[in-house]
Amino acid sequence: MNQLDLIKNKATAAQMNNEKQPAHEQVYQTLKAQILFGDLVPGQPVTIQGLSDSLGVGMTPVREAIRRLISDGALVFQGNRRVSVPLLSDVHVQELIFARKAIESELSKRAIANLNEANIDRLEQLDKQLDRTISEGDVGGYLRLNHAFHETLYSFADAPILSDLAERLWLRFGPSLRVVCGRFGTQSLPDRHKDIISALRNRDSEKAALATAQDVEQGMDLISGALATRT
Amino acid sequence: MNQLDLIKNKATAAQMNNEKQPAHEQVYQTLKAQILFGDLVPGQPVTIQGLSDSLGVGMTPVREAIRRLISDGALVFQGNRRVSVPLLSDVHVQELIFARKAIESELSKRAIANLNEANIDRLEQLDKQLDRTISEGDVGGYLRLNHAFHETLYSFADAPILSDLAERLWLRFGPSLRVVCGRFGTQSLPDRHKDIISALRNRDSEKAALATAQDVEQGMDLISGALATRT
DNA sequence: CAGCAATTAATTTGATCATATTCTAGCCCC
DNA sequence: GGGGCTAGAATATGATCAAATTAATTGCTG
Repeated sequence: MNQLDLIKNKATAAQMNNEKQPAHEQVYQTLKAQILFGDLVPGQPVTIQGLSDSLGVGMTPVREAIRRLISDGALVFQGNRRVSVPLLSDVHVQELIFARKAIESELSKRAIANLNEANIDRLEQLDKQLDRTISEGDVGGYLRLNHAFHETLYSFADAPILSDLAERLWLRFGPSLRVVCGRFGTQSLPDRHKDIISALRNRDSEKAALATAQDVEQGMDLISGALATRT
Repeated sequence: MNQLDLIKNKATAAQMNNEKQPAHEQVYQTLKAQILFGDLVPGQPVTIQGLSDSLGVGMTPVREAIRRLISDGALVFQGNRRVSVPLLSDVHVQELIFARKAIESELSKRAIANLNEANIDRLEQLDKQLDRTISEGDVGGYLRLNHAFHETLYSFADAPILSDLAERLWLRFGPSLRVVCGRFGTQSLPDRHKDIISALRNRDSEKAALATAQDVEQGMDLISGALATRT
């Protein structure tokens, strides 16, 4: 199990549930985290042998994980058998904005029915930690905690299909968001987490949905703006 | 290429673009069609060797296609390494209703900008063929043409991410829809295609979105109702 | 220098085998 | 009849190799 120990060491925010997970699952989780949090860069080619070397596992589990991530939209097939991390165009960002607002607002709404005060405290705690990463200029920490905030919130929605769709969308913009954060710094990262939390405490699902939509829009506008200044 | 000839013969509505597609891609397309149009049954276990035998290809491309379809939500991992065709619960159907209405309405709206009269004629033609399958009691034909109608419409939206999400959702309910159609017959299959077409001809995007949402709701309510009577 | 062809290198794909894991059937006991 | 155990069958997983495909490099010619 030397190779799996290597995976564990390289995992960033990957959930290593236990040692019994097959290698392909562990590779998938590792790669997913790398994409979500921008360790893989937009446009970067991804090869089976390259990942096999860097992750210290064989080619078979890497192949299988890559297949899954292509279906997730997290990696794109180039048409010449090559695979890379997706670039985002502004058209794609507009699509992401629409889809995220529709889906994530609904998830916030649905989560309210299942949230108790301790759960909301947990979200508030995550947001405090997030604020710390912002003041410390910790981009990687910001990305992980921002994702954790949303993922935790939506996990209470009891809506696996919608959560699955949301995760797919996050995988599409993760690498680009990392680039944007690195370029503009953590001070430029607005969010509406406190509004979301306040709406949750008040059991106001409409306000929660609205704050979520605004949170989505602010984050994606950052990427959209960065794309515009890049051309 | 004997094995690939076998795939071709077994393909139902699979798009066999050319002979140059790798086997894993062809298996994926074949399985996708089988799931969409209900040749695979809710709850049915799916094994690598079983598909390898029935499709006449080796295990490697089958494994890779299965991985992709699990990520698509079209097949589900049981947690004991086994894979099966998803069953739908009513909670899932409600999620699907929400997501499909949000996404597919938007796709219809966006399609209007790119549709000319010939395109709309084509949709109308598909709908006429669809009406024929209904009067002939041709369940398989109905499912394929219903999907083709929507897929064609949404392809004009120039919204690859939203279309991808929609396809994912269709893959989740395809097998259950087939069961419902078989149980209640084609006469019970309401749709709003004519309203959609009329709205398209009038360039009325709000009406197109509304008719799409109603179309979605009617179709999914059929599944929901069937689930209720099954328990 | 540019363009083309040939060669080499890099990468993907599929086969196939061994090993690990899960399921099933049969047996025994209470 | 129910529960537990074991052996064998079924299935998934990962390794590893050869063949196919694509990319990159090199050499030659005008």
